[in-house]
This record gives sequence, C-alpha cells and structure tokens, in this order.
Amino acid sequence: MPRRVDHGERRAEIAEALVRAAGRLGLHAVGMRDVAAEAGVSLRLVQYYFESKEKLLLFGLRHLAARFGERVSARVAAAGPDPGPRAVIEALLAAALPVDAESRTFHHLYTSYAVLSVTDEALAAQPFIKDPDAAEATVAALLRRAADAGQLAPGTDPAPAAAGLLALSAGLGTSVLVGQRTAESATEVLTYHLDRVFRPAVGTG
Amino acid sequence: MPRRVDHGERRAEIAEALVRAAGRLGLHAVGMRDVAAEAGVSLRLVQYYFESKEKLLLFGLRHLAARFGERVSARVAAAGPDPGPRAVIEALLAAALPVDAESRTFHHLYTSYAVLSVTDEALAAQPFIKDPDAAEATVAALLRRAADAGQLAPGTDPAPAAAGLLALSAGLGTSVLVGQRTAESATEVLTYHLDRVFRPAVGTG
DNA sequence: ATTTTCGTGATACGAACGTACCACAATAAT
DNA sequence: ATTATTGTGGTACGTTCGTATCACGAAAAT
Repeated sequence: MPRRVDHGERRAEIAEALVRAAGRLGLHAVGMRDVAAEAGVSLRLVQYYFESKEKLLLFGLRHLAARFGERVSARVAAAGPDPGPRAVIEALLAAALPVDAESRTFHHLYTSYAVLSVTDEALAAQPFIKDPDAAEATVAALLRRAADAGQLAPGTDPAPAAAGLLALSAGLGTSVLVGQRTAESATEVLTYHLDRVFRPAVGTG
Repeated sequence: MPRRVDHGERRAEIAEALVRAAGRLGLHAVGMRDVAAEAGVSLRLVQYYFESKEKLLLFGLRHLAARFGERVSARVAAAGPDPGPRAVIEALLAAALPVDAESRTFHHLYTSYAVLSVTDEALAAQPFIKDPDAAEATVAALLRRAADAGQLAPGTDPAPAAAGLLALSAGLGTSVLVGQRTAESATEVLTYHLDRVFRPAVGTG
C-alpha cells in the first residue's frame, strides 16, 4: 500500500473544505466536486473518505458543532480565571454572534443545517436538540448561581430567562447575518438585556 | 386566443403551490416540476407565468411575506377593538411563532429564504431588511406609547427592548422549528419576557 | 519475492434539473 | 373569413450532480 494516512485527520481536512466551500457558495449549492477542489484533492478521494454526500454532510455538521464548542470554550476561558456568572454567560452568548468571518460562517451553516433538518430525518436527530439544550441548562445553572449570590434583578426566573437569552442571541445572529443589523448593534442589544437580568454590581467601585 | 386568464391570479396559485411543495420537500429540493405537479398544471405553464426559476422564487418570497403580513394583521385585529400596546405586541410576536402548520411553514420557508439570501444577491435585497425594520419600528413605537402611559417596567429603553423582543420571537421560532422546544414552551418564554417588560396593570381588578 | 491491501486517479453512467423549442387550439382583432 | 395572438401541451437539449467502475502504483504482509 502507499503510505498509510490518518483517516480521521483526512476527514477533518475535507470537512473543513466543506465548511469553507459551503460558506462561500451556500450549503445548498455545494457539491462533492466543490469540496474536492477546495480541499485540493480529487473527487474520488472525497468519495473514498466519505462514502456518500449524506455522510459527508453529517460529518460536516458534527465537525462544525465541535469547532463551535471549542470556540465557545476558548471565549469562556478568555474571560479570565474564575469568572463570574455574567462573564461566562456574556462570553457564551457573544461567541454565537456573527461578528467576524468565522462566526459568520458558523451561524450561516448552522442555520442552513437547521433548515435542512426540518425535511431531512437523518439530520434532524443530533445537534439541534442536544447541544442547545445543554447550552440552556448551562446558562440556567449560571443564572441560579447568580441568583443565590444576589446578582440577579428581583423576580428573575432562571429557566425562562436562560431560554430567552439563548433565543435572543440566536435571533440577533440571524438578523446580523441577513444584514438587517450590524454586529455592533446586536452586541448592544445583547448587553442591554444582560443588564436587565443582572442587577448592577455593588461595592467594587 | 383561448379564454383570457388573470395572470396575477394564476401566478398567485402557482406561488401557493410553490409554498406547499417547499414546505413539504424543503425549499432547496423543490423544482419546477414539483411546483407544476402541486399546482396541477404542466411544467410549461410554470415556465409561461414565471420565465425562470429565480423569478418564481422571488415572487414566492414576496407572496409569502404578503401572506404573513395579512396573518399578523388578522391576529392584531382579533386582539379586539382599540387594544393596548401589550395586546398588539403580543399578537404580533405570537403570530410569528410556529404553533400550527401554516405558521410552521411560514417560519420554515422564511428562514430558508434568509439563508439563501446570504449567498444570493437577488434575494438579499427585499424583505429581509425592510420588513423586520418596519416591525421593529412598530414595536418600538408601541413601547414608547406604553412608556408614556406608565405601563413599562422602570428603566425600559423602547428601542433595544423592541429589537430584543423580535429577536427573541425569531429565535424561539427556530428552536420550535427544529424540535428543541414545544410551541407551548416557546409561548411561555415569550409571555415571561413580556411580563418583565410590561409592569402589571393596576386598578382594573 | 510474491501477494494482498490501501490510497489515488480518471472517467463513465444514469438521473434530474432548468430551459428552449415546436406544435396547436382557441379566441380576439381585422 | 382570415389573420394574429394567447394559453397550453409535449418533449428534447445541455448541464450538473452523486455515484459506480476500471485501473494502477506503492507499501505492508506473507
């Protein structure tokens, strides 16, 4: 055989090519040949590492979700050591906003996959329910922590507040994506709503 | 010539067939032949009334937006004679939530078009910026009216609050669409946030 | 050293798509 | 009555897509 190659690594490279090509052409318009050209390999190789387009797309979605998770984690880590609930939530939600090319592509493709999942059973299963549920649980837990520390506005119910913040962030992201709103404006709206959930910090200034 | 036919009416019928077929198959998967079959006409007729698929899709989007506008107006009108700001806003936002088959299709296709508009210049122009901007202005104006009447929670800024409510509604709609959240749960979250914007009514009970 | 297996290339195939073309009947215009 | 125009059907064309097939070199395995 020719030199053994790491299948996982190769599949990741091709998946990244899929993401890049789909970000440029739109997920609906990207074909196996586009992915091959973007990855700099032959059509046959894309077929070889992914038997069918459907499997390529599924892998691409998981790859995208994983990369997004890493991005969020990095943002949260960048919020400093032992950050408060608000800092974590802010990092979490801000990471989802399409403020640069990478996050724009994330939002664009994730929404594309979400739309596809409405009519495609194979796509409907995985990361459109579990991941957002986990994110919502995380934010809700952080809000409860903040409530215990007396950092929340009075009468705040962590569960619907968490659901609202995530839906707000997603909705703002879409409006940025279609050009209705600038990234700065979306960030301001997000900050406004965080300010209304969190009671202003006291005693530090 | 054969009996003259109302082109506008015929185009509307075909556009409805497009909406139905796209709701079933997904906008990305619907073809001229599917639309023709759904409308019960020949492929040639779809070509005749819309010269190209692109024009059919554009008309379909405008048709969808118009129908959605009518639906919202009907909901607002159903809120009763001279409804207060909260009732109008509630009707407005609730109309956007995918709670039944029709609104589900609306949300599904509107999001599909929005995703397409990211990579399709012809689609990017019209109803993704103007309509939501108008909706946001309407809600903001209603909030200002409510603020003047002392019906808002203290410190509420109508502009970001309006933007937030619309983004919230859109985000909740998407989460319902992909099956992460039930329509009832989305309605509850929406009501929770309206309750936090509007100060409870006094003196009426 | 031979055989097997793995990675890679080129290309062919059948289906589906959007569009173009041809034909014709029905009616309005002359 | 003839002519021109409009609505409609059928169908063929060229392209593109996902997939399948054939071929072959290179390195493990024997």
